[in-house]
Amino acid sequence: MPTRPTIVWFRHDLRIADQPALIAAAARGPVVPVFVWAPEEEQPWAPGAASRWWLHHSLASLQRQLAECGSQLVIRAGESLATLLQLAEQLDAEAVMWCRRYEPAVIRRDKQIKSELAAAGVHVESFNGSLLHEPWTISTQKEDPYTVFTPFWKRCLASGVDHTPGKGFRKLAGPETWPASTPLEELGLLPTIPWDRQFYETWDVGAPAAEQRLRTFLKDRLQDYKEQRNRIDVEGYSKLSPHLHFGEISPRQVWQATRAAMDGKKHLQRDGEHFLSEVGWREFAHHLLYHFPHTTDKPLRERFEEFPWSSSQTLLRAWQRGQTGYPIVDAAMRDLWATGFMPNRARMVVASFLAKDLLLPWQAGAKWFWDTLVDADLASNTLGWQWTAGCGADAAPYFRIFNPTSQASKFDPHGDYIRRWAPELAELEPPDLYEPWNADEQTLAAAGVALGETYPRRLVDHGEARDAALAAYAEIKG
DNA sequence: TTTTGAGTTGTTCGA
DNA sequence: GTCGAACAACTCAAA
Repeated sequence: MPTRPTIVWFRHDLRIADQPALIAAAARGPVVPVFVWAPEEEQPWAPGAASRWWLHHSLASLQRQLAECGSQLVIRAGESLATLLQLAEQLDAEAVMWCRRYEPAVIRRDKQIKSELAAAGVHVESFNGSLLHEPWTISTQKEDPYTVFTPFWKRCLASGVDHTPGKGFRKLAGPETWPASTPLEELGLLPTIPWDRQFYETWDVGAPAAEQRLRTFLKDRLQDYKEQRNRIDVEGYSKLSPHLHFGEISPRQVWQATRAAMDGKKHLQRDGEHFLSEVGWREFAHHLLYHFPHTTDKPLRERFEEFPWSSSQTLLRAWQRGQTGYPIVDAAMRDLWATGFMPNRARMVVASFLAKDLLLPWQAGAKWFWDTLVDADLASNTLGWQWTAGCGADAAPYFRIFNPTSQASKFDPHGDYIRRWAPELAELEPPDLYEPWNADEQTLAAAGVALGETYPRRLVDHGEARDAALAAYAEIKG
């Protein structure tokens, strides 16, 4: 008599290797991998357009990986609970297993699903598949959640990391008969108008690509990472964020591979530790979102509720479309639109510009990033925006206001990034390229630039905007 | 309980 | 051109 199958509910863990729910399920007998598309259950943070694009290709990759093991992915659209109950009944499944997620709406939903499945007599188990340390395992001596990064990360390092990610599979047993699966295309994750062309040139989606990217990064870019990660014009960063978000690779795999690459290499210690601390920031973001779930919409520091934000839709639209008149800001916003990504340094520059030069609410920036980033992650996005606006945990002091011109000259020193994404300025040389409003008439004319016609005049004067921001912050102080 | 040391990412000003 | 201080106190975490 064959063993009853176990359903593995795939979510943000779209891989075969080091997938603890899959490992546990396979140890019991036949496995039925399932993905359920139910975006309304994650409202108001249902996946944005760029995330959906990624998800489509990640699911396609997971289908291929499973097929290589003689298994398949059962795809369904509809209510998660009803779908799992129906599948469990149809398959006479013994258990349902998944890896945990930490977003407030998802936690609420999963809790309910867990108890309803249990009530229906199905064994349910969930696992940690996407963090080094789950939020409830790290706390201060007073058992409060940490709200400052450095002591948080020290605590994580001191409590140790399980360095042994689980292996993948060559063969996965399945049920005697497979349930019906909705064709991936029918989920409608891909755009109907082709705004995603450059996505295909930019990304290889899926676990095999993620592992390849990690290997290449460790080999070529770990050395000098601490400095190079800040560059906007050259790819000194790992670009693993979307792979990590969708769980195509686990932080434990990243941790182990990085440690192995650093092993015995003195010159890589500093850079390797810095890279791992960036993984630590991802952990910290999840920790904060878990303990302070309201921070997706509300500032952690309450006094910021009074902040006199602007409500100008015109300014917001200009920022979104890369029409602010500040070349580094516009280049980065257009990069985001075209590729679903932006280097971290550029994210800080455009975020600071939104919150402190345009005095637009950080929530508006967070929403735009949510829709346009392929690595949009509720925890990291929330932390990043609150950090920049100065209203979050361990936030930048309010007087720390990025100067878009000096940031451009430091981190895009030849202007290559601006030239790529703002080609109408390509004939200008630094420093005019960074601040065309200061270029003389002749230079502009020779470069074919007509301010207000071929390229927008700047929306604000940074010096004045900075003073206005400081004054606004002074209003809510104390 | 009180004290103490420390805190991702910057800019500007004046010597 | 370079360097240190000021920005503004505040809050956190641990001893």
